[in-house]
Amino acid sequence: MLELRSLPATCATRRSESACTGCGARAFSVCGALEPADLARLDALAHKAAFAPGEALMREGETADAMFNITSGSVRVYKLLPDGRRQITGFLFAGDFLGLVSGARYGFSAEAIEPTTACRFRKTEYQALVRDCPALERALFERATHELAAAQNQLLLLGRKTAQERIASFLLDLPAHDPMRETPAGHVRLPMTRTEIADYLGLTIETVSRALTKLKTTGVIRLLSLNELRIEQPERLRALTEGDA
Amino acid sequence: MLELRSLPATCATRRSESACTGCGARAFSVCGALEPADLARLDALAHKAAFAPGEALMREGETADAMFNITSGSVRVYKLLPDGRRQITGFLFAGDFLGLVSGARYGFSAEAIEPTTACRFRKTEYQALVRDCPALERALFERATHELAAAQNQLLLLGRKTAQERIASFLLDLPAHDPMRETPAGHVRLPMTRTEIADYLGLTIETVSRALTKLKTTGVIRLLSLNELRIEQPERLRALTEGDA
DNA sequence: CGAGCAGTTGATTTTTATCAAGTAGCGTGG
DNA sequence: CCACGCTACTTGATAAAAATCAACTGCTCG
Repeated sequence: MLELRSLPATCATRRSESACTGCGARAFSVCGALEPADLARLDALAHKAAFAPGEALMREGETADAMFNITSGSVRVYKLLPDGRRQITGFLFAGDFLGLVSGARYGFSAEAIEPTTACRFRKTEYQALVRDCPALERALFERATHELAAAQNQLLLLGRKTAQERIASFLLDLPAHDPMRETPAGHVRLPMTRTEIADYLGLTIETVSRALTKLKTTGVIRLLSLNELRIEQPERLRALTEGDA
Repeated sequence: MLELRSLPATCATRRSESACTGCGARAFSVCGALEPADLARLDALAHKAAFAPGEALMREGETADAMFNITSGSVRVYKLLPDGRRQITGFLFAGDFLGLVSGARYGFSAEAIEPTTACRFRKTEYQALVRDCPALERALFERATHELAAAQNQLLLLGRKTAQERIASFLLDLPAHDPMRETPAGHVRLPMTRTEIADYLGLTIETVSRALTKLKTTGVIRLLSLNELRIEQPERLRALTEGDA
């Protein structure tokens, strides 16, 4: 399992890279580190794919034979318990990488939230390329390390933060996950439902709703629509992130 | 941040490797993938270090200039909130690797639980070696991917499992983390305190205690001492892991 | 226009945290 | 060797946070 997300440092690069290719392989953010020749080989391996909302890119337990580079839209990655409880482990956006696993099978499922496009790579072909392109491997490794740091932050959130703190953290972190989308500062787009937010934050839909309502009533945020809001008081939201009630 | 843990597949290798060196670099589980020449270079870079219980190997926010290979003992890795709430993100044991971070600073703290020995590597020297030793880099990457999968399991645990389920999962998973220690099947050593277990599972010490007591009263486990127990009914414990009350 | 979701809000229950005593093990010093 | 005191742990009573149950609202799309 591996979801590689955007590095703030490379956002500018990524935007320009992604603009100059039809296939979308270049939207993958490690491309800045690649020689043109390697980039061309990567492009040659990419197969375009489109997914409707709810459609699965992969399912937990399936043979892990494909990897994806998300080129537009958004994806939920999750694990299930036998009784149906779901933990969403991450949301992926354009530029994110999905599907590297250490074992033979996927350890998670991934589904499109919105209409989503992606480049699919056959695992074997991709591995061959990685094997003789150290720059690519190094970049992937760097992203994996970033992912681990993000995962640790999420462990802190799930293990030790209150509902209000989780929501505040979520609203502040979400825009950073989707840096290829140009949005005015303080503007947050929520492509996912309340249920998905709840399953990401380890809460119920009602608790998410109440926490958002409270942020709205106290003037910290303003709801522009169900799926769009503005952070009116970023510093207060940041304070709420770590318990300064 | 990166904690590389043991791969079941390589346990046998690791035990023999670790037995044949004084420095302990070879206890690091990727060694199986290395040429003798590279292994010697790795050994040459290692500095032995010993840590008393409670002593810090690294602190969140410090410049990340060292990396460690744990050779004996155990370590807690954690993050703190400003008000002191702690989330332990992992326990490390002999063979585990610690300290690879993507940024310039550590994103977590690490302290010895028991008397612990480790090999310290200067980050710059280590990186130079990794750079011209693709086998080492590949092995590290593989381990990072494993760590990400483990982190996703922990997200599921913290976000969606009950206290009882968390304890059951913990007791079943713990022995696998310390595979270099030969223990009879069903025997679990708890080098950490109840407080540390609580901070790892997102619970309080009282809840941990009650959950263990319940497992004891129902005959699923037997407490041999405070820090040692026997799993009497592994299949019932496994069922408790995912909600089959 | 109406059906059906998705979301909000309110009442109540449940789980877990918090507060408050105990108890057990262990090292120290008498 | 035992008493002491410390710390870690357990157990019990109560409180708080979040889940659950239950309407209800409002939006979207046939």
